Amino acid sequence: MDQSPPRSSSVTVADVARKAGVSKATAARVLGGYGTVSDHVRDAVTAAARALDYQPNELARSMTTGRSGTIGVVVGDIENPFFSLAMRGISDVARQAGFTVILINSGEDADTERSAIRTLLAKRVDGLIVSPAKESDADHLREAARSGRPLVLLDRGSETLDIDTVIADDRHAAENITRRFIALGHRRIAYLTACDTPDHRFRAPTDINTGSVRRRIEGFLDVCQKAGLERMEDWVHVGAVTPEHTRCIATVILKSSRRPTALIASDSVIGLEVFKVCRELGVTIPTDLSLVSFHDADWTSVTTPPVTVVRQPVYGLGEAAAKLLVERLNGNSAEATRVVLKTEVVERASVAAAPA
Amino acid sequence: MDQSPPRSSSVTVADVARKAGVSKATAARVLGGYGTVSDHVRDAVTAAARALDYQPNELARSMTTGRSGTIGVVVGDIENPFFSLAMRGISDVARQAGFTVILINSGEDADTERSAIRTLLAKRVDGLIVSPAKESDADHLREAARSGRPLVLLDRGSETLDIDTVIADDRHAAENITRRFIALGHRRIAYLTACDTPDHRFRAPTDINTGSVRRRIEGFLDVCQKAGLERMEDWVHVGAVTPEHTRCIATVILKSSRRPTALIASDSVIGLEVFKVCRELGVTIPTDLSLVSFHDADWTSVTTPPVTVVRQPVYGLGEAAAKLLVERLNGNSAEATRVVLKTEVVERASVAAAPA
DNA sequence: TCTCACTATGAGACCGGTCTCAAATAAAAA
DNA sequence: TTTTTATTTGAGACCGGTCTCATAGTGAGA
Repeated sequence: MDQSPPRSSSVTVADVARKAGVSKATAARVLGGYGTVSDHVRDAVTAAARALDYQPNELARSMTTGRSGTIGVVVGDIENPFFSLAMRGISDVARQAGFTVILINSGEDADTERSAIRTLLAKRVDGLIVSPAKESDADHLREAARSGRPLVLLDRGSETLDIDTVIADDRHAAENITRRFIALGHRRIAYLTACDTPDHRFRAPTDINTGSVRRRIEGFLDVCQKAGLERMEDWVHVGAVTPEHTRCIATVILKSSRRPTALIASDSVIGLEVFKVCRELGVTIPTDLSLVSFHDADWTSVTTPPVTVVRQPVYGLGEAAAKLLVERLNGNSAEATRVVLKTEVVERASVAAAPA
Repeated sequence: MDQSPPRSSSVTVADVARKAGVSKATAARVLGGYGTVSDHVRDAVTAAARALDYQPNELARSMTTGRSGTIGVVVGDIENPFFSLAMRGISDVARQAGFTVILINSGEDADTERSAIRTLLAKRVDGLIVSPAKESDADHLREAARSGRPLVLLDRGSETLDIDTVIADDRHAAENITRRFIALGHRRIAYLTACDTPDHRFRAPTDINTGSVRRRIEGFLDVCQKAGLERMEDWVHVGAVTPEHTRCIATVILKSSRRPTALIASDSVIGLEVFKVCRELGVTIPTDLSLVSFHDADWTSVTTPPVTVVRQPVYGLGEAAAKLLVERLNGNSAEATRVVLKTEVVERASVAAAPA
């Protein structure tokens, strides 16, 4: 069967049809797996296709069917373990359902995100999963939703948007932690997040454009207020956008005369940096500072002491978002859904009673 | 300018042309940014496009131009920090060069990888970056290379394949570590990797299908032999494919009567698990066991003691692969290149002299 | 004033599939 | 045997762009 080496590329249905001695339409029916064909013809076409090493052109196929078999995903930063794990969830479900994934990193920048969505729409993705950098300007999200292609928001989403959303119950988790801190006698509790404000200062939750973080801070402030703690807004620090920034901010906080006795890190990248700074500054955990970090990252369980964390179902978040999207793609057109997954506080040894 | 709400989708060049009162060809010239058009007509078309909210169909464009503006990436597991960081490098370069990235997870499975490549080829990606799970059957890689679309191998690559490859100098790093261990008096040195063999036992480097790991083991064995250590093959352990497997294997190794005094973990996921097992078993690092891990992961710097690691330029690996690919895409058709990036041993506190 | 080179536009083929519709053939019913 | 119905097949339009080629228009040079 030593065929002539099949030429590099572009064997088309027409070529196969010619070789098999049938019409283009018939060959297409066999190759595309639709319509009815006699067994006899099917075999002939299949054989011809194999002989010519026919490779279907998915692009042309999408062109006519209108479905590309792709879903677009826009995340803040794939390097962040949070997103890479969520991505794993998305990609597993997508593959299962026969979709491939186009990934774009927004770098948490709204403009990049906007153009990313435009690009994906132009490439005619069947649906989108986006983890919006800022919720304040959500026009491009509305536009995407209006384009008719399903959109699911991941981890972040605004209540005002009528779009499918998958989030964790961040507010509840933050309340939970704050309550524990207060019960342990802490009064000076800091919250440190990457989200930034124009003047790098925090005044009210509405300053925060990232839903998940806003909800956490709301929960934090809420519990504080109910416990009679005043002006806790001053203990919320924003702008820990890079490890260097975090290091800088953490150093200032921990060197200050009114040093916090407890600190909540809004993600594991921040938590890690805070942990390092504590070590450098000789701040002992948990004696001098009680530390809790969001996201159950690798490192949190092997430090001395191991760090108490809020375990978010990150893989599940991605999984749920992708499942929701696939459902929509299969024609489910019910009202916009809001999936909220449970978080869990993993108690380790970085939390103790406030120093006297 | 309260336009009638632009209909959901599919405004085509023809529609714009009609509205602007020009031919389809002319409208296409303006919209596609090619050919020559008078300023007057350009304005008219642009205005019409805006009014109708024209969105180009990248699919149709790719159809005729033959370029899709996409590159396909196949990695073992995006959840692994190694790959997510490399992915960041790839995706940054790709975006810069105007390409989008389709990501597929192979789960380190050769069959999945094969079908992933087929899918990507069918979707007419312009080029491919693959981190092959197994090098033994590389037919699909050859096929991909033959398809005419450029292919770059990432982190792993076989010497026998005439394909662009970007790797780190793993062999050198392994030699380096091994030499240090031996100089410190270690004789029982274990090597633990995720790569597996059919019977889960290691005999010779040729058993190992993953180039990067094979090169490391070769370096390890080579230095051992030169130092007069015999039968060090027995100290190479394979099959640490999941954290659970790793845990299990590490426990057996560390509980054995001839316990190693030094251990090299082939990646950070394995290193982390070994670290945990040591803690559980009361094996003190570095007194009882000297530990070195490949990949400078987050956690390695915050443990007690911090772990000595081989820092690979992971981001750079992805970056270099993408750059190489983009060059090919721009027509550079020189011989297959082999880029080797330097590694660096980051000395921390998990290595000490062998116990007496 | 007439030719020449050059620019701007239009008509229509083309990419590689899918899909509609009608014709041809085969099988079943009258 | 004739009519009816079901099953295969082929011809060709279509998706939404790009691109070739021919035609019309325009200013420069002779």
